[in-house]
Amino acid sequence: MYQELLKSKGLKSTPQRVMVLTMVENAGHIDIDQLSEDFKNSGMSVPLATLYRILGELSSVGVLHTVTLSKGKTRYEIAKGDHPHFLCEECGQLEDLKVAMNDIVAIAQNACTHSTNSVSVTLHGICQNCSVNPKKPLKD
Amino acid sequence: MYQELLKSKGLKSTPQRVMVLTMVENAGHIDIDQLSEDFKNSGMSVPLATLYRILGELSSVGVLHTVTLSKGKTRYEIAKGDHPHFLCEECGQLEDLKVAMNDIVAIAQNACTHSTNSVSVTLHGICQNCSVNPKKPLKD
DNA sequence: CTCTATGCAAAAACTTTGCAGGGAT
DNA sequence: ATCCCTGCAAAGTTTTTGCATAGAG
Repeated sequence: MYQELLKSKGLKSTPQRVMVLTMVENAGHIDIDQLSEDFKNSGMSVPLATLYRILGELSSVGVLHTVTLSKGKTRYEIAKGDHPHFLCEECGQLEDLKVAMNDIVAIAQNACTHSTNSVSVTLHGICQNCSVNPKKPLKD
Repeated sequence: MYQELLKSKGLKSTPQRVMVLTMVENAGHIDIDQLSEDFKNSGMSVPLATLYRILGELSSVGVLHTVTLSKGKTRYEIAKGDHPHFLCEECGQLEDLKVAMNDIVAIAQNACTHSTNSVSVTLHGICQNCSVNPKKPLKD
């Protein structure tokens, strides 16, 4: 229940926040424009400023995780521990890779003298769909 | 020699481009504001629009590599093949980790059904300096 | 009832684009 | 002389902030 989750993080439960969490959960990965559009489609129009604030808060308490793509595009996902992503450079699709990060982290941390608390790994390439029917826009 | 490099990529050698390459090389990692400031300090003022264009060109021909941090901050480095980075969440320092990516790539690609052409790995944490004397701004 | 979150509007930060003049080959 | 590059200005994106009101506990 998102209501509990929010409370446990010291945040009040509001319709907007619950909706954001629901939408991010359903989408897997989503950016703010898509969120805004989803809100419109559900009849509930929420200004971008509010979405930015909600996403910022949820990220800072660790409920959401941000994936920053090139050109400052940010996508959000429910934080579920580190995992690698695949990013299609053609269509912008972002896909979770089902791999434990342990080995990756071990290798990388072995070379790192600082204390780390998270690791991001992204593979960049062309997804199968785009290699079959090439599109135009790199929404990345 | 940067002049040769630029020519080999089909780009003309200009003072601005050579300067950008020199500065990126010297800095290791640098963002556009720092570049702009470096230009000012060297007496040669180059508008941001031009820097954006130069950085975009050099990136698209593969001479530079971009590291995109959260909040749309982008840093540039001389492209030298993939390698992991450490990012200090407190001071924003970005550090190259001296590790072959082979093993990391192998593990991640093993779980990826798409064709990939690059991999980015970033460890996030607090650098030694910041854990000793904590600062205020997370410039990330 | 108190205090936080939302909505609105404005601004700040970041990046791109068009066009005219200048420089490299 | 030709064509690419730069500089300038303007516009486009993305994100943040201040303040008054509405809503949650």
